[in-house]
Amino acid sequence: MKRKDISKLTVDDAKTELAELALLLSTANTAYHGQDEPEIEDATYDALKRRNAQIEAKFPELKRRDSPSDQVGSAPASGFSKIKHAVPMLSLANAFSAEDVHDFADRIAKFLGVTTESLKFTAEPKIDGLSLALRYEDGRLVHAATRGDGETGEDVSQNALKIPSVPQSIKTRLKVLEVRGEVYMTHKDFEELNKRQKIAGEKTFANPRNAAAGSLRQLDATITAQRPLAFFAYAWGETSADLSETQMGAVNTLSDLGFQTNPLMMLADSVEDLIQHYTLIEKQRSSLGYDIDGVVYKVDDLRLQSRLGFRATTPRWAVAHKFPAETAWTRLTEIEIQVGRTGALSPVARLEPVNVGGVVVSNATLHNEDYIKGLDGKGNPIRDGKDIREGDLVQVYRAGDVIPKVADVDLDKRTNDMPFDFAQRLSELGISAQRAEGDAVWRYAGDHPMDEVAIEGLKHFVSRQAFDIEGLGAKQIEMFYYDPDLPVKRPADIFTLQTRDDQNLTKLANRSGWGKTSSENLFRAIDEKRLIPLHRLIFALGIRHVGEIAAKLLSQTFVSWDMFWDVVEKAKSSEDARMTIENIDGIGPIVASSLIDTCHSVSARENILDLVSHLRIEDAQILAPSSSPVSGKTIVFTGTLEKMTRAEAKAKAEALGAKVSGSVSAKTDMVVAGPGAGSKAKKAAELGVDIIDEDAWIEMANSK
DNA sequence: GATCCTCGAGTTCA
DNA sequence: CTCGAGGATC
Repeated sequence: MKRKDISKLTVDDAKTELAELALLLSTANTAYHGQDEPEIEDATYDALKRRNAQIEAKFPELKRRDSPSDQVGSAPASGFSKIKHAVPMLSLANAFSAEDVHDFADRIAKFLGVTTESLKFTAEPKIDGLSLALRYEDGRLVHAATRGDGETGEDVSQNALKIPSVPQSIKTRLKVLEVRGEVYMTHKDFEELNKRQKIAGEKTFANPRNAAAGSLRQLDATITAQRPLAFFAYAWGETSADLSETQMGAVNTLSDLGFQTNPLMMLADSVEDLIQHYTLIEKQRSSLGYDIDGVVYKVDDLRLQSRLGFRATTPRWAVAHKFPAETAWTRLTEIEIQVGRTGALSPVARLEPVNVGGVVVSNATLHNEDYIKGLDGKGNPIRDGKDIREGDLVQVYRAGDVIPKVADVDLDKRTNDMPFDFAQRLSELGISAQRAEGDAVWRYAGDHPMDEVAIEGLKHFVSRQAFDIEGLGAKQIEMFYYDPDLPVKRPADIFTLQTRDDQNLTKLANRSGWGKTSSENLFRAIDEKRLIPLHRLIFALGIRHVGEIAAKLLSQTFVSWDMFWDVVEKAKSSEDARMTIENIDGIGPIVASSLIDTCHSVSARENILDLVSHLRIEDAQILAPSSSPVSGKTIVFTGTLEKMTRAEAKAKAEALGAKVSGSVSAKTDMVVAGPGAGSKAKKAAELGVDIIDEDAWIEMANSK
């Protein structure tokens, strides 16, 4: 391929070529790592990568988020490279009843300060497949990504190109258009595929959804090409201009661009309309030819959508009204008790394996003692108050189509006349435990630490959000824990593995299942994590009530391990130090006590200090100041807001990185005062805090 | 003291 | 994904 001299490239040329190179190189990468014949020779690959770097050097502002120069040599473990979504791919809140749908609409109306009757919604079937984001730049597909964790997905560009209903290029004037939708497989195609798989002696799929997922995530895209996948477009991510003013209009635009959109999408004027459409779609469910698991409702007006904004993981303006889950009856053979890392003892039902909606289930969660008795957390009856006993015939469903649960018990078939006695079972098992007043769970309360607790703690320590040590997963942890020659009983032991192995007569490398390479890889992976960010370390300690978020808050507050540890040490005796912790927004007395008590218990303290002696701890990054003028500020709203409700103003401010408080104090940076503002505005004036009116606030909030 | 939201901890199967 | 419970707010 002939390429222009770099010095003669225009900005547009450069942009187009960078997009081209990104796709080309990532295609080559995947083909290379997918045990396939490399599509291009190494020398060509290197030349293209060099050219990419040269263009980036000349036009640094054009460097792409998915730039090939950032993708170092080897692909990640999964075989697909990662793509960070420009706009996060969120999940939807669920509604399980007409009442939930009414609540959804009323909540929105209240948030916006309008009547429920004035709102319009779209309703469309919720396709049971897997979501896919297709990014087009200047009308050409530059990459395709799975949802992943919502922030970052996997690059499945080559695979997406093999789906007939995914256009390679579209006629649009938009610089950037990210189309989102669902990849699925029809029932007919699914059955034919399984027939072919069976004849070929390959594994068959349990259901169309698994078949679609398995087919899209093929490292070898030529396999994807042989799989009958289809794509419905229903949403969008980043766009360089608005698609429409309404949800319906935007989806119609996608349809005009050549995407398949769902014919059953309609506009509804009222909640009653929504429910009616739900019933209609449910009636057609079995004859659609593809799986759906509910109906999605969205606020039609896109301006209202943007005013409504997002909660932590879901948009406020959409909900998924789920169909009742599929159920199956089976025998509950036994109730077992599992031990968690906090010592929580949770009951699990062992079941005679049964197919529930295409998946074979043999376990189900029973949550806690009360749940088995037929009571929820507040003492209200569930399952009509029926208790669960070993030997019962039970009805099982998968909550959220994932977690198996017991929906019902057939009392007529019951033969066991003994209700399940949680406390008695624990004593039979020789487990000393107690259930605290007002608590739902039983916790281990013996003198000696339980092996199970220690093992779960170690698993937590190496988990993905903690130390994330490659090659040291749950299985290896269990093996090392009971290993007589090379035991790992606490986190610090991980970091002495290699020196201890060096002193041993029988080396890890000589054991069955291990070799020189795998043991060296493990030691290297461990060494790589001797440098660890502070928040990961705090999270990894596994302190009760201190999860990922609390660990980040603590890390942001204290910045360095020394500062953190110093305050925690002093907090036992110094009220001041304790209050420094409790005053962190998001941390209260219970979390603080848990942190302080744990770190002062003799054994934990010793373990922590020992661990830390093997590590270099990276200080917290001070949050980059956001571009918004209100970011990091504390704002108080007072008086009557005329253009938005309180809830909306608060959500908007928080989305911009501000904190919203109810009362004016010395910490307040700004007061937004509407008509009728009284004492708060007065107090603000006394304190010399900035006071602005609603219009000035809106201008500021929108100025970005 | 009630209520909403978010986090933590526990859960299944491919 | 769901439940229980902590934290913030009114």
